[in-house]
Amino acid sequence: MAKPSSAERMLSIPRLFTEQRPSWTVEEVAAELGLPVSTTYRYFQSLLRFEYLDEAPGQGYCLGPAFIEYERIIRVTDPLAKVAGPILTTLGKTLPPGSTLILCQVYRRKVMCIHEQSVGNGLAHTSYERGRPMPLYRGATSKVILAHQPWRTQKREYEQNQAEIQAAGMGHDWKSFSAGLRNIRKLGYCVSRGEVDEGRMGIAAPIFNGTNHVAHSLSIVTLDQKISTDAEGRLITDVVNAATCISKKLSISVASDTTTL
Amino acid sequence: MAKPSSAERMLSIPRLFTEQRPSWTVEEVAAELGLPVSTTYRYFQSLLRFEYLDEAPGQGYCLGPAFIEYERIIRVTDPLAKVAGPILTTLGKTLPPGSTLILCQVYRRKVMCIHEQSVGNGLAHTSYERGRPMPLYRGATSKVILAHQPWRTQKREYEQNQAEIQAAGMGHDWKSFSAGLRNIRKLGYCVSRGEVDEGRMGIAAPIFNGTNHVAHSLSIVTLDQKISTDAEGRLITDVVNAATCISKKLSISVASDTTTL
DNA sequence: TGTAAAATTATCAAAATATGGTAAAAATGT
DNA sequence: ACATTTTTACCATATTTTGATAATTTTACA
Repeated sequence: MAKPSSAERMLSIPRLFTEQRPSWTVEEVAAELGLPVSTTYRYFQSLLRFEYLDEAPGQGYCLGPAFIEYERIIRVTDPLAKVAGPILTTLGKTLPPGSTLILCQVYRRKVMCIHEQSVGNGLAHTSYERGRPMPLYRGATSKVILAHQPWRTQKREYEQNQAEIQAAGMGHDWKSFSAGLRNIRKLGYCVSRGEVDEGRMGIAAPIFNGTNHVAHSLSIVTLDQKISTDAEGRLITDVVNAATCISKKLSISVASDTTTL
Repeated sequence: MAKPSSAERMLSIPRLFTEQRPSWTVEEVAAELGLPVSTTYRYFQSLLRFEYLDEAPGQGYCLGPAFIEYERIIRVTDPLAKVAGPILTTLGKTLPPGSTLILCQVYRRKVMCIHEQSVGNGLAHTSYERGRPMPLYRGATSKVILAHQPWRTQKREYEQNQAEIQAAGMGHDWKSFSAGLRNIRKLGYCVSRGEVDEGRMGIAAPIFNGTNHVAHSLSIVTLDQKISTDAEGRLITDVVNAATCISKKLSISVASDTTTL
C-alpha cells in the first residue's frame, strides 16, 4: 500500500463519518488519524469550502451537502433509472409478497445496490438499500455481474482476490473459477442460497447496456424454503425476461443519445 | 479569493461533472482546468482510489459510488427523516392537489431541498428535488430560515451579500433588511409569490431543533392565482402547525438521544 | 450587554512533498 | 496477436505543505 499523499489524507476524512458515528469534532478527527490539530483544521477548511463537510451545531461537523447534490446528479443522469422503473413495477405485481427486487451496479472496486423495491407490503428490508455496498464474491447479484465481465477483468480479479474467492467456494484455482463463471454466463442467470442472508435465496440476471457490457444486475431476494422447483423456474424466467427487457430499452436509449451527438 | 491548494484543485474536479455533462476524460479535465495531463492523471488516481470518481466505460470517467454511499449515511442518520415522514403524509391529505411540500435545510453556504413530496397525482415537479440547491435570498423557504438565524449570522450574511440582497428586494440597507427578517420571525411564517417560479407561491414555516436553532423549513408551493385569502390563511395555519409538530417531535428525539449518552 | 472559555484562523521558517516532461507499461479494440 | 490509445512510473527541483504558537473569533452564560 503506497503512502497516502497529503490530498489523500484529506479525502480519507469523510470515511470516518459512518452510520454509527455521523459527527466528529476537529480534535477527535485529529486524534483518530494521528494528525496535528492545526493541520486538521486546515483540512477541514478545504472540505468545508467544497461542502464535503458541514457544521453540525453543537456536535462538531458532519457530512456536507455536496454528497446530496452529487448523488442527485448521478441519479438524474443515470440512463437506467428512466428505463427500469416501470419494468420493475410490472414485475413486482407477479411476484410473491415479501420478496425484494434489487438493482445493482458494478464499480471499479465494488458492487453496490442502486435501487431497491419491496414487493407487497413494505417489509422493512433495510439490508438492501440504495448506497449499500454488496459483497463482491457472495450472492447471485455479484456473481452474475462478474460472470459477464471481460475475460481479462475476471483473471485480474482472481489473481488479486484469490483468498476471498476460495473462501467463498467459487473455485480453488483459476480454471474452476473461470469455468463456474462461464457456466453462469451460459445459463444467463444465477441462483444462490444463503450466501448473503441466512435463509434467503437470490436470483439474478445480467443487464446489458448498449455496448454489450454488463455493469448491472437485476435480482430478486426471497425466502429460501417456501419455493417449489416449479415456482423457482417461473421466478427465473420472470427475472431474466425483465432484465432482458431493461437491456433492450437501455440500448435503445443509449443509441438515441449517440445519434443526437 | 485565496489561491487554491493542491488538494483543493483536486476537490474541485467533481464540480465539473454536471447534469448536462456527467462524464469527462482525463484530457478534457486537464484542458478545462489548465493542468498538465500527468498531474491530472495523478489527481484522478486519488479520486478513483477514494471512489469520488469511477470509470464510465467508453466515455471517460463519471462521479463515483462514494457519493451514493455517503448520501445514504446522511439520509439514514438524519433525525428529521424519521420524524417528518408521517406528518407530511398527513398534511398532504388536507392540501389542494397539484401542490408540492418541500423540506429544506440550511448549510454553511447554501439552502438545499432535502425532501420533496407532491400532493395528489404525481405532477412531475422536477424543480424541487432532494439535492437541488435553492437560492439563498429568494423564496419563502430560504427567507424563513434566514429570519431565524442568530443576529450575528444575519449581519455577516448581509455584509457579504449586499448586492444580491438588494437585487432580491430584501432591503436597501442593514436596517431595512433586519427589520424585514424580524417581521417574518414575529409572524412565524413567510409567504412569497413568483420569487422562485413564475406564477407560483410559497408558504414556509421554520422547524426548530431541540436547541432552539432553525436549520430547516417546511414549505408548500402551489399555483398563485387560484388561492383565495381564506384558503391562503388555512394553508398558512396548516403549514405552521405541521412545522411546529415536527419541531416538537424533533426536540423529543434529540433529547432522548442526549439522555442515552 | 459583557466576560471568560472554547473554537478557529493566521503566521512563518524548516522540511517534506508535489510537480510535470518524458519514457515505459498496460489496456483496448480489431 | 498487433497497433493504438490510455494510464502509470520516473526523478531532480521548485513549490507547497507542515505544525507549534500566537492572534483572533465565536460561543455560552451571567
